[in-house]
This record gives sequence, structure tokens and C-alpha cells, in this order.
Amino acid sequence: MRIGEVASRAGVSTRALRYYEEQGLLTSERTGGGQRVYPDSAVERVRLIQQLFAAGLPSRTVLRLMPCIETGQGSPEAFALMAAERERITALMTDLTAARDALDRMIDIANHPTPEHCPALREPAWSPYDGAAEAAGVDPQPVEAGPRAPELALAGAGRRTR
Amino acid sequence: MRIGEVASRAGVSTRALRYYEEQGLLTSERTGGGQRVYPDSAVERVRLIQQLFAAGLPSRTVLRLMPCIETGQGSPEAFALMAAERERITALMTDLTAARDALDRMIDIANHPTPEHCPALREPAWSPYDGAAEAAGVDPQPVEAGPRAPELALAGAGRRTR
DNA sequence: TTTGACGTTGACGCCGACGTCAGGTCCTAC
DNA sequence: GTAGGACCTGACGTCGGCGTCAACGTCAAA
Repeated sequence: MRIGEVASRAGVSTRALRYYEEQGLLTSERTGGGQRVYPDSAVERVRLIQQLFAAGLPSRTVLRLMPCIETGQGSPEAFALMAAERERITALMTDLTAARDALDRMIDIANHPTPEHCPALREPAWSPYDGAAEAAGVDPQPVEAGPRAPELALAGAGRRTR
Repeated sequence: MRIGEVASRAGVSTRALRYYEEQGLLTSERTGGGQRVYPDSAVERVRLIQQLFAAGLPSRTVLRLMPCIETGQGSPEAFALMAAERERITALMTDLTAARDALDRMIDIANHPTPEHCPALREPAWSPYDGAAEAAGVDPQPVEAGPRAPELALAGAGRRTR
């Protein structure tokens, strides 16, 4: 398979694939003329990379997980890495839930206009006293797994502060 | 309240507050000497902004929501905006869940080393056949709301492709 | 009145996952 | 053999939310 086909099957650009190779995340054979040739498994590999990127893992981290992905053998550091990232993702989901709740409150207020709007906006979740001790479970909402627009499907998450 | 106090109470830098003002997200009075003075409500405002940022809303979008936040009156466009962002967040959470599941599979495999590792890694979720029709509900995991490191609390999510 | 913590504007830097040219090469169908 | 689509390398651009330095002004306590 050449680069174009891998790209269209995995839903990424050819530029992205060259970038992955540059970062050591993806390898390829070459034809006599120097063109990249990939095995079928490359498509799955790219999809995994995309998923990890979408969860905010930087390429360096994904790179450090690659030996584990390839061999199925987990070094203890790779293991710790995975656990840490897992926790980061969970924390991020908590943040997202909070943000979505904030939006919900805004939508709610915007929906039925009442003079006493502001208090309701302030009320829960982002408390004025610093403690962030809400035992907020990720609500078991059915997540409406409808047909999402494909170009929105690969939204990412990243940016650590400080 | 001056800028330093708002910053420490809201858990952001003073640079961030000046940036918010520059973007029109936050306003302030000035003392005779030109120093910024904020009302108490600014702290809550900043926290809301941070939450929306953490959910991947760009400052321009937050800006377009500001009149709605201030007046409690929802223009139809602001309403549509909020609904769209809400949906984007939900989709993002689905992606995060998928990524976390992928990590879980990797962890699982790394944990108990067996020669036939690769098939298990490939099996579910990121299917080789293009259809992404898993009716994947966000699992009702208790989310372990333990004491997260505060400097990790404001991880963000962004980056739309294409 | 002094001092030193806190504030101001302005400007440049950063990072990461690519987009996007430019100028050339390869491959294959006709 | 040739057209034209796919591919190559290299290089610079982008975007957003700040960090960070410089050079300077304010303000309250001692």
C-alpha cells in the first residue's frame, strides 16, 4: 500500500503520515524509486496513534509506548506511563463534564428568561471556596452515539498548564 | 480587588487575566494610577472562562457567549453556539473513552505477557472496517474523585482538524 | 520619605501537529 | 513515449494561550 491509500483509509493526510515517520511512530519500506510502501497493519497503527493524540498524549509519549505496542511486552516504565496517562484522561473527563454542566446551566438560563438569572449560574460545581471536593461521578448519560460529522471526529485534547 | 488577588483566588496567572481583558472576556476599572480593580464576581467569571477553555472553546467563541453570560438573555445564535459546543464536548468525551479503552487494553496486555498479544490489541473499538457504529456509552466508572495534583487540574482540550 | 512589593505596557518566545507551498521525481495507463 | 496523477524532500507558516523578560510606575506601611 502506498501513502495515499493509507492516508485515505485511516482518515488522515499524507503530511501527517510523513510526520509520524519523522517522529519514529511509523515505519515504511521503500520502492526502488524511493516511494513509501506500508503493510496493511499500518492503517490500524495510524488509527491508534490518532486516538492517543486525540486524548492529548504528545508524540514523545506515544513514541515511548511504541516498543510495548510492537512487542506486547510492557517495561515497567511504559506501564507507569500508561497508568499516568490513563489517570490524566480520567481527570480530563471530569473537567469536561464540569464544563458541559456549566454550558447546560447557561443554556437553561438562556432558555427561560427570568430576571434572577445570575444566582443560578453561580450556584454549583465551580465553588467560590477553593476546595474542589465534589465527588462528581461521570454521569451515565447515553452519550447519543449518533452519526457524528466525520470532520469533527478527531478533536484533540492537550495543553498542560504551568 | 487588584489583579494579584484575583489571580491567586482563581488560580491563574496575572498574565492570563491581562490576556482575557485583551480578548474582551474580562473588564476592569482603573485606579487613578492606572492599576486594574476588579469586583468580587471577577473570580467566578475567570473560573468560568477557564472551564470553557479547558473544554476546548477558543476565546473567540467564549467572547460570543459573553453577552449571554452577562445579561442572561440568550440570543438565538448564542443558543446555537452553546448547543454546538455541548455536542462537541460530548463527542470529545466519546473519543476520550475510546482512547482510555485502548490504553486499558495495552495495560492489560502488558500485564500478563502472552505470545498471542497482537490480536487482542486489535480486537474491538477501532475497527478495521470503516464503520464506527459502536453504541459506546460512557461507562459509569466512579471516576475516582481523589485529590488531584492542583497543577494538573486545568488540562485543556482543543485542536480541531481540517 | 523611603522602600519594596505589586502593578503597568510592549514585545518576543514557545510548543506541537500538522498545512501549504515549491520544485522535482516516479509510475502507470493509454 | 508521454501525459498526468501520485509521490518525494525541504522549508516555512499557523494558531492560541499564555510564559517571560525589560524598563518603568504605584501604593501602603514603616
